[in-house]
Amino acid sequence: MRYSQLLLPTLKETPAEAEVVSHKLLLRAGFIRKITSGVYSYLPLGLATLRKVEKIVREEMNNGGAQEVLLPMVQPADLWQESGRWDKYGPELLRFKDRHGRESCLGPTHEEVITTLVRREVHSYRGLPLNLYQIQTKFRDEIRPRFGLMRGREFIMKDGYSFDATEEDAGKTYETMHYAYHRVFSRCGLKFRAVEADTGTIGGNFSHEFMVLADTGEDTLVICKKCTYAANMEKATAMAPVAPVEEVALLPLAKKETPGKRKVGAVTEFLGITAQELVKTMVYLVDGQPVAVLLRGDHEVQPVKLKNLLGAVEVEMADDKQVFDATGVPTGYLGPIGLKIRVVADREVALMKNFVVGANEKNFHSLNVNLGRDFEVEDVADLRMVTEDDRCPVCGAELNLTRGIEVGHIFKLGKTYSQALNGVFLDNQGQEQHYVMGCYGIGVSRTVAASIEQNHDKDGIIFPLPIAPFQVVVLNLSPNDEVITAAAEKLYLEFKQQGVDVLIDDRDERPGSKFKDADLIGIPYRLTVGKSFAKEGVVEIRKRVDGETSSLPLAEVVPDLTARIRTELAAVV
RNA sequence: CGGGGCGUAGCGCAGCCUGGUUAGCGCGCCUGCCUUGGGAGCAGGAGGCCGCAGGUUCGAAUCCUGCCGCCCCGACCA
Repeated sequence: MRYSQLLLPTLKETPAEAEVVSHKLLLRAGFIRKITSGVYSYLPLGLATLRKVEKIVREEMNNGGAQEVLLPMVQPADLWQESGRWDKYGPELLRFKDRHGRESCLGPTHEEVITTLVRREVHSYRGLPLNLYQIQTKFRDEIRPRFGLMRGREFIMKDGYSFDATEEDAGKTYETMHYAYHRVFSRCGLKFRAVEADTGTIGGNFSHEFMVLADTGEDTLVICKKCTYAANMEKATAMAPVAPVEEVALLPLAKKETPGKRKVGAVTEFLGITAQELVKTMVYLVDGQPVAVLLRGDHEVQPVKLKNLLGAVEVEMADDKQVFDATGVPTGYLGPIGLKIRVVADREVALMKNFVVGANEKNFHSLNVNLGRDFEVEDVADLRMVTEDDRCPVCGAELNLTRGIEVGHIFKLGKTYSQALNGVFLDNQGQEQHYVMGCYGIGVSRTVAASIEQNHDKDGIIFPLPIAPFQVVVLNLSPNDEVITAAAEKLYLEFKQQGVDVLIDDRDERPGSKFKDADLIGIPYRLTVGKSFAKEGVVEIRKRVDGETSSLPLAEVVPDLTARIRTELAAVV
């Protein structure tokens, strides 16, 4: 491609709307432009990069035995009503009526459509296993789109769905996809980690997320320093607490005035105790109903765990007014004794003795409180966030908390959808069975953004070779000089003949602009044809990633660099 | 939706508090000259519904009200 003919509007200054580095650089480098909140146009370089990622995804999915299809984006409501998700999915599902008044939605995911397709076409175990995928624009009406391509409302996703006859086969498919995902993200040049994850609205019972490690990530990961345990904070558990060996005598319940002491820190300081000796009572609205969660003073609620425990659709923290309306107690003095709403406790609380809680009366706390003697709870479960002080639930070693960007998520769905949508086949005994399903997503456009989050410097993007929009950029520093131009054009044509993705900067610009733009758009190899060619007949080769620079005579450049590129691409994984 | 912030030329911003000629600056864009290894220089030029609507006023980018859009923090998630 010729730069002079390319729509590549680079910017010197960062548009004010961009906050994170990938968004800033995607805008500055002329890859994307926003059309409205969370919806972007891809310019030629943005699309080229997207296509590179897609190609890798296709190759690895196909290698893993999956077949590509393309499913409709507009989906009828009745399919979603049949699966039960029309009501469950919430406002993220963009719904509308067509001219006949039929309710429809834009597909945020495709379990309903794919299951309907397969149940109509596959009626025998002989047709299984079946693994289908597509790469397509998804629409999710996100509450708050942000960070450019990182969380758009419209985005490019690879979604795949597998159908197996047995749990065992489904497990094998899951492992195959797990491996394929490893290959995809490795080939994309990303530093990533697969972690155990919550299954969210997709449902199912087992899943892994593929997380690109980056400080700007929206997720917190809990990773064992020693063993292979790694989980999303939403799912992560700490080593289970153990009851102390020696019996602790239960002290008599007491009430103490704690004027104005509402926060954990204030109460513990006032009473001269530690946060580990206090139990705080947090009120959440669980599908609109208030539920009190008991938690050790130094711990935090993990809302996803609460949601899963109670089988809820929506969980949010109650504000002061909602707390008062539900309990008649101002926040800060809430406790479980005599509380009229549902009460659940974190498992750590169940082992505590003689602790402090709010007395359900302004300016008073209860001392020497004990579960079982002074109050009961409806449920005891792991409901809290893991902290850096916790230990690995598998091996007991220390844990690391780090940030990650979710670029892939694979689920064992089991029979959830095949039962809901009556997806059945006859096994080799002639018995009717439901398919055992799995589903597998990759955020293709997000992967591009994640790669930039991980690979950039002050000058711009540093694309890994496999996903760079161009592999080589040839800078013609003197378009008005016939000798230099002839040499640059020769390189350009020869690279094209070799199948190398090459961009030639043939603009009538000063050298400085060309260097800056080449750095900004992140092309892995930069060739400069200029003064040193006129003088010594050599072309400068510079690697974007480390600035390593060498010079070669014109005739050697294409064979040498083509070989290097091929070796590098083959070396991945 | 709750909390915070912002809307002035393609991009980055000033002007607004304290209303008053023709709304300004840098970059970018166009023309010419000059320059050609890290976003040069000189000269000339084009480009604005000051987010939209209403109000106050002799007069509104500026004050008031409503609306719209965008960004950030939270719930959601590839």
